[in-house]
Amino acid sequence: MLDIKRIREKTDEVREGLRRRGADLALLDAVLELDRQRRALLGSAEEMKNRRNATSKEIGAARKRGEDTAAIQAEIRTLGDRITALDEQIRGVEAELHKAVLCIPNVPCATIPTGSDASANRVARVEGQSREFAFQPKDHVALAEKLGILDLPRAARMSGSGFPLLVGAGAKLQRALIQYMLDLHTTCHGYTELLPPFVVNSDAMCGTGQLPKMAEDMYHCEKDDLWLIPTAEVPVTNYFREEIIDRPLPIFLTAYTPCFRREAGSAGKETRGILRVHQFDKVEMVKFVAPETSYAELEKLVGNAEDVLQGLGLHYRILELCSGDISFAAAKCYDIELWAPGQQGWLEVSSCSNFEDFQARRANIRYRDAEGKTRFVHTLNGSGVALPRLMIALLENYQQADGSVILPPALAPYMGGIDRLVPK
RNA sequence: GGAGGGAUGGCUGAGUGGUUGAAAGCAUCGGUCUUGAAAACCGACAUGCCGAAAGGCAUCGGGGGUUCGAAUCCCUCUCCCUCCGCCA
Repeated sequence: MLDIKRIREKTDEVREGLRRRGADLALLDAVLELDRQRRALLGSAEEMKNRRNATSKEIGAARKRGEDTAAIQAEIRTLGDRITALDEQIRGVEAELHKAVLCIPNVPCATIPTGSDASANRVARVEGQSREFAFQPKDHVALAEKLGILDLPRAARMSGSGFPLLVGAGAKLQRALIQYMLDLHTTCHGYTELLPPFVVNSDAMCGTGQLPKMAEDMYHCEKDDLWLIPTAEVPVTNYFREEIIDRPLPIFLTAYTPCFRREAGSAGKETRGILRVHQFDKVEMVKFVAPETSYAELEKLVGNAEDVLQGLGLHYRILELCSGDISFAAAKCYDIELWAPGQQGWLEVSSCSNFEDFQARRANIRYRDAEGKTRFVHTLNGSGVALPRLMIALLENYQQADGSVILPPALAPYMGGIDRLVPK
């Protein structure tokens, strides 16, 4: 959520930022108008309330002296009625204003590339090298089938398409990867591990910015008005919702959770295998930091995600997303993509964003600065990393001519002696 | 699911209709004293909104109501605690 004062006082700057994003500028004008209305109404209401409060005090004093106050009470009662009416009007305007402000996306960081879609994203770096194959590499669907580690037909029968079902060594590998990543972040990167609820209420969803705009992309339990989380970002960031954080910043939290996404409208090649699914596992990193440090922390966050991939010996690249491609709440965002030889393409496995105070304002997460003044924290998060595509990259990169897959040594401690997946 | 009890400022905790935005204590900050520290003493110390400012308005878990006036009375919701039931 943008600061209404910033919208009011630095309107041009905000307008320009939203224009770079391709956002709806009419909404901004509506907000400005509602803000004007609100302040005008508030002025007269407060004046009336001031009179009522003063008169009430006088009534109290007069009563103590034993005087009759019936006449003045009747008069002030009509004032009360006018206040009630005006308050109702103000509430209406404020509700509309709040609703509109919640729909305005974050202003992008000035330094990111300008562009309307993914084609304007900038390749910041490419790390590692693609492997040379002496044979035609298979894609993950073919590999997984031979290995017997993925059973999509049975999953579809019980849940519909887009719900993966891992079997045997596949399930074990997934569990090993989760543990490898969590251990890396908690022991080497300074994160504290959470295992949060996988279902949250609407306030939490609003706090991180999924609501109100993304309602259609998420699973909703209507009877309880609860939502299945689309990412651990939601419960982990909301850990401090409505709090003034009383421990030193920065705070780093990490969590493994499944993620649930309806992703209406996706189809075709993108949905083959486990490339794009309604349920997937992910390890997420979340940071709560002082505003001055958030951009330096973003760089470190990307480094933390890269360590996961380097530890597995994978080839990846880093994209700096352009103004039109960053998510609703983000001011700046890096995507990390893994090379997948079977797909002959790059797969997004991580998205690392700085939200500045956008989420902190929505979720009301504050801290006390050196002067003891309460300020909004800056929040960041990054995938560290998402599992299905990591699994795809591992299978496709480390496949052998005979269809077996050699596992990277980093996973040895977690695989109970299995260092290679072998066709059945 | 049933019965009861709670929710007050960073924390503990008083307060059942009229200068109570809120006693007291703790914590924190500043000062006095001290070679220094502690102790003691003195003082400061909630947040949001409107306003150029003076100042004003709002807030005692959330929402609604009664009243000239609500932390205090009524309704409702949420959460927490205790007991009973059920249960992996």
